[in-house]
Amino acid sequence: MEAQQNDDGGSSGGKGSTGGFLCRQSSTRWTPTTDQIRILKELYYNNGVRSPTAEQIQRISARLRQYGKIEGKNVFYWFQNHKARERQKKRFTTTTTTASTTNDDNNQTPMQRGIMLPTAWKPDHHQSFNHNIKYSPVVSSTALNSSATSMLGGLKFNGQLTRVMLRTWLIL
Amino acid sequence: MEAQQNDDGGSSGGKGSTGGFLCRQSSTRWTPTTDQIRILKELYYNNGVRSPTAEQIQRISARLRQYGKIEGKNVFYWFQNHKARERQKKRFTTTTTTASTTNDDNNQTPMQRGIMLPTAWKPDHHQSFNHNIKYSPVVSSTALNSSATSMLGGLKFNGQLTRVMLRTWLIL
DNA sequence: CAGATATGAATGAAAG
DNA sequence: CTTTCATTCATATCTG
Repeated sequence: MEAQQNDDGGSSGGKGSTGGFLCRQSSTRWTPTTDQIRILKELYYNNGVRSPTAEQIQRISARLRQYGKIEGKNVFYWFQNHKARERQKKRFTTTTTTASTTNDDNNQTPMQRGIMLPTAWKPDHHQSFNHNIKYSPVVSSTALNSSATSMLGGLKFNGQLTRVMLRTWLIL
Repeated sequence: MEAQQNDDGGSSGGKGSTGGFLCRQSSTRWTPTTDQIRILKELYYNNGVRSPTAEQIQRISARLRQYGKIEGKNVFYWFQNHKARERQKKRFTTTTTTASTTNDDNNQTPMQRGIMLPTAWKPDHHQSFNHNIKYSPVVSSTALNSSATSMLGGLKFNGQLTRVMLRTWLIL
């Protein structure tokens, strides 16, 4: 989307109210205040928040707003990035340790995306879909009432593309 | 921000080591060109396309291919993501007082509605508990016995042109 | 001030 | 449809 965000544009200002130093960065992107970061990390590490729901995001951003300008999406991105980067770092350090005893995290996906060893690349989510799907499972209903079928990468479908269809399509 | 990399014009074989400059896109993932994005948004906002059918995807990707390498799945994912993010953004931006099943606003342009069969249009989804909703075939008479064969390239069919087909043609 | 690093923002891909 | 993950881009911040 080109609809760039940016709160403000002009008001700016409310940085470091309590934190101390002020920085007036009146443009592009959200720069969290120290208090905001403190609370975010507290939520992350002490409360185990990783991927807050929309409702949580609203609550969190509302709470953080007293420390500076902030939007819901800033909170959303913060957790996304923080989680992703924590995992990213862990990816490079955990190589050998198979079952890493979860440190503080409560629900970390055990699987790790391998970037490290080119020899043993674990495809994302355990053997995705190599077997199982034989020939287009979608055609079963076609007999009844054949609507327009179309070809998509060699497969025939009718109507809406579902994930099964897409999956099948990707295999072939 | 659509200031993304530019078209490769048919790299096909991999990274464009041909002409040489720019295009550091050795990644495997599709990077839409600005023209492709422009058209996709046009379809999305001006034509109300949200969840294109396999047919539509086929035609859209074919059309976009002249601006750069693209596959059907890219179009599929693009609409899925664009729609999801539009909704998501609204979700943690607005208050949750809804309680009513706030459907995603499928804003169809009046033009589109006029061409479509009024009774045939199925709203895109349902919300939380929608299990596998199947989409009732909009084009009951499209190819009743034709057994497919809509070679989109030349657009040949056995039956007559339906309104949906016409609409597709007009849009694309 | 330049280069390196940290991190906000965006989005393609895919799982759930 | 919803949510998550990986990657990448852009920029603020830090460091020499």
